[in-house]
Amino acid sequence: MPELPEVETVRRGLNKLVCGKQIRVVKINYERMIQSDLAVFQAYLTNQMIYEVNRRGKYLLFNLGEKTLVSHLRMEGKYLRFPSAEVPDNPHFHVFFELSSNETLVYQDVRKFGTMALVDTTALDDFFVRKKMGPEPTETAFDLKTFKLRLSESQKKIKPYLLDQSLVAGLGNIYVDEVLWLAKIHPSELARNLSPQKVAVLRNAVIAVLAEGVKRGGATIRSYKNALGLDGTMQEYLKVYGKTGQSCERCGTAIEKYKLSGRGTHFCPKCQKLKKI
DNA sequence: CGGGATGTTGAGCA
DNA sequence: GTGCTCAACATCCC
Repeated sequence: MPELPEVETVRRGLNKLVCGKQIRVVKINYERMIQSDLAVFQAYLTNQMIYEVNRRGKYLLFNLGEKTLVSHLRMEGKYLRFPSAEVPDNPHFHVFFELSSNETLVYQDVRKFGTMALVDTTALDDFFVRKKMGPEPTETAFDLKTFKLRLSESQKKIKPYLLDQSLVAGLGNIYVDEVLWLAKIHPSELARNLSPQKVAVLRNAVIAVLAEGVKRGGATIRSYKNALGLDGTMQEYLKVYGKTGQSCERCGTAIEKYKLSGRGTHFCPKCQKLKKI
């Protein structure tokens, strides 16, 4: 569930659930997912108040005051809520937060790719600078001039470049295919080949598609129910992702799928033509 | 059953 | 620096 709209939906769910509550006890079953010092993590979180849950890109940020718990869901991370300290056994439950309300927040991750780290709240900006995290996909933060310049200077293909988070934060494999379809750009198009007009269209598509995803509560694909924030309907509005062989909504041509930089890539061969050089 | 794919990211290599 | 491949891991689908 982890592109920006899904993470934002989870953030909203978490915010309602844990805001103003205290963590009584933290139990960690899979220590490797804690990237910062484990003993500090354990000690600091014990009896710690959660003030609010924020988000940057695909990262969840639990504001604990002086420190912030930074959580990334990667491919399949999920937060679940249980009404008491009694939590069923499950081999994929890795971190347990017992809250002052007696509820338990559980982090579940089948593939164990997710990460958590404790970061000084004042060092958060620096943390994301070091990760080369681009701006949030909003009208104000996502600057067109900078976007144009970066694209014009790159040899990269547009889809892998958009996925690396440095141009703009939050796109993943589903939404990037949707954005490129909306903007009528071939995923393998070289970034520098895009005209200034196309770049402007692309920026608008990024902002619009991710905003629509948030509005629909994210997409639920290959996910279980009952996870926080996972009642999204965006999957019903997808135009190309997972639509191989189905008709393009704009022109009726069959949607095709190929592999680009190791990622399944869906596009309309008629609407999204590669520029001939 | 074996191989490939799955919503991410970053290490390592040419 | 840049651009690509692959590994971390478990499950599902053909």
